[in-house]
Amino acid sequence: MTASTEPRKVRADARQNLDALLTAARTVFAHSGVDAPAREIATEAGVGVGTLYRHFPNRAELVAAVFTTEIDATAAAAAELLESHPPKEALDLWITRFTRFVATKQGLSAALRSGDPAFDALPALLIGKLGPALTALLDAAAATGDIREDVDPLELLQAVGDLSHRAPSPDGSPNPMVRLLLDGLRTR
Amino acid sequence: MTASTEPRKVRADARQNLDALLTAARTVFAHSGVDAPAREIATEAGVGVGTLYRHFPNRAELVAAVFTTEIDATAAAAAELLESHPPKEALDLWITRFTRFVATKQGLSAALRSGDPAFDALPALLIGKLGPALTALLDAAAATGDIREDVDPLELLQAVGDLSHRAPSPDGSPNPMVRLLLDGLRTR
DNA sequence: CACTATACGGAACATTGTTCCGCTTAAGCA
DNA sequence: TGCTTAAGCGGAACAATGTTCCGTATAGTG
Repeated sequence: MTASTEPRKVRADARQNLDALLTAARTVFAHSGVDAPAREIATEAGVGVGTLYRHFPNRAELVAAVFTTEIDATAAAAAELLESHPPKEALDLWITRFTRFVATKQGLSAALRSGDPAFDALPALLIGKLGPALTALLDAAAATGDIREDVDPLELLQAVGDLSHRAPSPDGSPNPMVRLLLDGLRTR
Repeated sequence: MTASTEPRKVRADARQNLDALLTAARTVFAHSGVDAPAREIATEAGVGVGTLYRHFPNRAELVAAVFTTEIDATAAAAAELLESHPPKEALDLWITRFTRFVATKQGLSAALRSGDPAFDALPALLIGKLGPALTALLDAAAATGDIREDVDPLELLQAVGDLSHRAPSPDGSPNPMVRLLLDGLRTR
């Protein structure tokens, strides 16, 4: 019953172009930020813009596709950190990691905050994948009484993203304002 | 010696148009946010775009001009609050006020964070006018030992701006994340 | 009242996201 | 292997927007 809607395979060149686009996007984003013109990405991939838009409904979806892997990895790290560290420490470490992720991606933070509907896919992606991860961390840290319990994970996630536009210190610690926020989380 | 470079007065129609532009901009910004197209503002003012651009080198300068008055008022409020309240309380109240200001201006926060060089004039304006005000508040609160001393006023200002995109609660208190940040400021 | 620098309006240009469509070509079939 | 056909392609074209340019109009001055 599963083959009723599969008259043909995906064309090989289509799949190749899709890969080329993802690779090109990764390169261009790293070099020029996520605001890079669609044409630039298409050119780098050696295809026309039309091809880009057949594979992705809009630029935001392309951005989302490029970062999905890393976002998944970040989400997965939450569970690992929880196993190897005390809750509050795991939370701090994970936030630091998240901070680094956002700061590393040129313009990602700006895109997140821009409010531009063109980037709607990004918040949805982050919320969907990282929301549960952060919720687990917050719950664990709240259970030990280290932090307050009235914190909305999504708001915190958004806030940390908002504060992460400045590059983190070379030593890998989050920027001072994120640290302040984490301090505010503690029970007094 | 002061008149050597004043061969003529400013033309009356020029001054009128400038006022019309500022008024129109205020209206349009309130209605459509600071991202409103330049043409829309020019039309509302009943002038051509050329006129807009002779009075302001770019849209950011226009935005800056429109908000200058309110920014000045916000800066002035710092001194007043310091006189009528204990330092830490004054700080909290002023931050709340600043938060409300940013959140009220549709798109101001987005513009601040966008990183778009087109908006460079805005951070400069905020830093120039509000930086000293916040420094005074922080110094006073640090002197009484209520808050830590290692906080960079400019970073904090930027951070609060970053977090103020969500509308404040109806009761006028700042959003939860700003409150968390203010809590992190306290000495333990 | 004439003259001229100032100011004006809006067409024109550049950049970017996105859509459209005629042409190409890979996949399935005989 | 050669045909047929729909999936896929490239890039011209369109729309929105910031900004510049320039021929025309006019306020201020003597």
